[in-house]
Amino acid sequence: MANTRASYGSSYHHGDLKAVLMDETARILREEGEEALSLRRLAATVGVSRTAPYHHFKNKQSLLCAVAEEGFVRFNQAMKLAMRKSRAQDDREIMRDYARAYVKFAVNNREYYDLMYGAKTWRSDVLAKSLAKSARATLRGNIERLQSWQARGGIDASMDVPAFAQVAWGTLHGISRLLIDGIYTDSASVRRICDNAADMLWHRLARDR
Amino acid sequence: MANTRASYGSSYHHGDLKAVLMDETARILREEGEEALSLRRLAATVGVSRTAPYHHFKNKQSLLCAVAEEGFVRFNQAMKLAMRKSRAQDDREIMRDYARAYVKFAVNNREYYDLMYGAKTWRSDVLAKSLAKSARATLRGNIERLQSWQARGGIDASMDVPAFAQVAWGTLHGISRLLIDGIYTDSASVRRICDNAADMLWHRLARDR
DNA sequence: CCTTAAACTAGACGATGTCAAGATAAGCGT
DNA sequence: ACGCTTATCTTGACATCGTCTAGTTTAAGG
Repeated sequence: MANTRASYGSSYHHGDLKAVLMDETARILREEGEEALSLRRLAATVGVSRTAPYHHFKNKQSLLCAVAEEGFVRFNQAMKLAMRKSRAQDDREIMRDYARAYVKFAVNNREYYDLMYGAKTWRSDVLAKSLAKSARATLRGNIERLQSWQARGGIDASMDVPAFAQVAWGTLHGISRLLIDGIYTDSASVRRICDNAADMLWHRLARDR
Repeated sequence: MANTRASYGSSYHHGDLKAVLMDETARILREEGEEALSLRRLAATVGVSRTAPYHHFKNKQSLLCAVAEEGFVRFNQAMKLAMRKSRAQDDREIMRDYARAYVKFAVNNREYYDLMYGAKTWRSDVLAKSLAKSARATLRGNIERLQSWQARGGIDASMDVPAFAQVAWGTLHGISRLLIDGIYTDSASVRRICDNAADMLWHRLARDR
């Protein structure tokens, strides 16, 4: 609410509309869900006419893609921070911390996560290029980290690292989705699920050592 | 197209409208995507007035929930058939066949899978009851099968079977979603990914034997 | 055959995404 | 200081959508 037009004075030019629209979009998505998001209502909430957003985003999908990209930035920050703060002593604990951080981000930032990996986002070719770059850079980074680890002898040489990375991503993504969408019956034990997944992934890597 | 009103004669009463609406909904979702589905267009395609569907479904969400439930029926059929046809000799191959069948169904029936595990489906309390029953019966069945296997000594007694089942589900669900939504860079090697996932799950079970 | 209820239709309303045309004002070169 | 350019914002308009209300048609049962 701090970022409505009023707080910028009632000038004709808003001054910061693009950023405000993106924040307000995320807020509505989190607090009221996807169905409740309409450009008209968004514009009204922000204190601007219904077509004003079109001067900053080609259309609704464009706005959502921009928010998704913001999500990738936040995700990378959150993961970097979590791994820096991690007190893990060995690879197994690192894996656990990684899994916990991933799922925690997804659950606590579902409004971004939904957009980051939503079908609509990836099918629209509006921002697909820049967005796919962000997303795939993350995966590629993980693969490379694993491969260098493999080169140093930490992982068996016969391991199909790219396939493993895809499976690992799938596992964390799937758990996150089932949690976010409220499909798990018992979502109280998020930590137990995460640790189980992390241990499984770690055992997969360590199996041949 | 075979099931339009014309093929039933131009009688005032359609005769089979409910089923036709559900099939046509699935067809539109598959061939044109979620955004392209509107009740009005659906009704027109089927050769009926725009408000006719409301005599069979409370609203749009209700129709989608019904289609989702049909999806669960098809999923269970497909999995049962796949496991009956499986020529797997040991547990590891059984796991592989299961993983392949799961992901194959999801990818080949994305219009159903999207609805079965879509956020909108699970948040609307329209059919949530009957639907949650279908979905959770599947998971519970898996857990019970694993637990009886554990009781027979096939799985280490210290294994947290419910947590494992949730992780396994998450893994297959996540891989399916990343494939369906076109997020994996390289989706050519679906089989390689599935087998990797299945082996990982199997090792997790077999680890302590 | 007549009644009742199920199945269907037409009309209307408010909400939505977005286009076209015009208004405002901020910033810049002169 | 002044006018021009251009980014930014507004109003009006249109087609489309979900769904409510009120009426119409027909199948079925006593």
